[in-house]
Amino acid sequence: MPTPRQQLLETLRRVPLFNELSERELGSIVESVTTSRYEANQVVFSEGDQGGDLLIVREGDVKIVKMAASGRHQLISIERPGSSLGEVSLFDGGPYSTTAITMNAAVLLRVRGEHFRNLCLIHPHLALKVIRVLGHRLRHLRQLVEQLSFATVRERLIAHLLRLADERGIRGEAGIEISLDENNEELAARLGTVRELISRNLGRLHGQGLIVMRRRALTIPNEAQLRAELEA
Amino acid sequence: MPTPRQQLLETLRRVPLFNELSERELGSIVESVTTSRYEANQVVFSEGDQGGDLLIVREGDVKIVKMAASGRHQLISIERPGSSLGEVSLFDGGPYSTTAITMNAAVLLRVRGEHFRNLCLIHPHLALKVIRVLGHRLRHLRQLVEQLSFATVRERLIAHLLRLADERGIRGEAGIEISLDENNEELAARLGTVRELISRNLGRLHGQGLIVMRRRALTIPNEAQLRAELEA
DNA sequence: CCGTTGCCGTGACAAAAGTCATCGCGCTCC
DNA sequence: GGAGCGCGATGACTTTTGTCACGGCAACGG
Repeated sequence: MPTPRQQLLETLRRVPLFNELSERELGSIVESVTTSRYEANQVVFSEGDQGGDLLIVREGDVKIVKMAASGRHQLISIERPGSSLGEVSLFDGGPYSTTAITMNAAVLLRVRGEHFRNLCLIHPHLALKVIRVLGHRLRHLRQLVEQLSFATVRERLIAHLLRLADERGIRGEAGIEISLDENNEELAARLGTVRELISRNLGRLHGQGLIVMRRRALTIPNEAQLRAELEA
Repeated sequence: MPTPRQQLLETLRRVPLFNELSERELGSIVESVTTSRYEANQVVFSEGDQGGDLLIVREGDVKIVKMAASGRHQLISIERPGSSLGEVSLFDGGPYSTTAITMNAAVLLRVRGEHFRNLCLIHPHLALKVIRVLGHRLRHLRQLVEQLSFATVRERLIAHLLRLADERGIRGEAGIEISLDENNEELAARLGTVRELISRNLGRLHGQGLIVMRRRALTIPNEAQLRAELEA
């Protein structure tokens, strides 16, 4: 029967950011880490809050969003087990620029900011990993800006479906099948619009025969044809 | 009369990223650096190009943009002397996700990617600086996403004018004066829209008495009143 | 079995964004 | 001093986006 400390070590070993640290260093993190449990839909931190520590998702999923006064949400990213949040505030000391909300029951680890910064100094490879994480976020965000700036909701939706098809679509009889695990509201937050426009645009794509919809899934009969809609 | 090498050293000393490096290390950079001159409106690199080196602006200004097939531009940032470009590709080896264009005659330095990465390993403080630069970009970009997603062109324009007023407005007789150094086209690229909408919205703000326009400058008679437009 | 709740779809508008074409003004350059 | 150019303003639309208000349907829990 593993002790909690051993479980924690095991978790840390699985965090990509940490995979070049020695057992000794992982051990030192364990000493300073605190664990918090959250239910679904709890706010982990809000935009404007003071940050400073590194948070690591141990279990569950956490969405990072911008929220408008109107109540609309813009999804920035979803962090799954093994990934981290709060790196920016950690290094510049500024307030969080987004809000983090659990999507289901979740467990987060908190590493003291100073401890982690010191580790980066001792272990420059760790710093380079952080750089790559931030770089990845930048790429993603620039793509989001491009989409918001240049593409219509319809185009963003098509692009998203094509991406899903590519990432986890299953080639079946009638075309590429994708299971939809987000509802229209969540899709809207992802694509920067409102529920109704998702509904209408999916309906329109369906009407045009570009997609076939089922309850929680959908089929793309002709990927090339759907992709062609992006050029026009 | 300073030698070119001394001038180069002097330039590097002024680059914020480098300000904790020793003379010796700056010297090692000098050895591996190459200099390129550009005229105004030249493309430094294009989205999709393979990157890998660190570029440093020595003279002139470089704008980082996303370009749409339609010809529209979305400004991502403007890099001025002392700042760097290409950090993301430098560390993840991927292609550039944006296009860089000189805004005037410019001189850029190029530091071999491997050399810079090694420096980061030797000198973790340098890596932390890179982290802060990327963090700053992320904050900026998240704000841009927020604006594009939630705010109308009018609101984005007002917010921009208020920011300008805050940063470099001059409190005068008739209110806060700001000199406009961008034309409508550039303003449009910054705010994610087209020239015509900038023109119309400026006209409308003028018509409402919220701003007073002159050729290359404008006055905000009542800042509070203009700011109030953002709540409504 | 039936009320509640969560989602989805939709009609009817209203508002905002974007497109195209045209006009006018002030500059610069022979 | 005109021809040409770059820019800004604007009218006339077309599309797209967003809002509000319903209505329906399936799932869930008394």
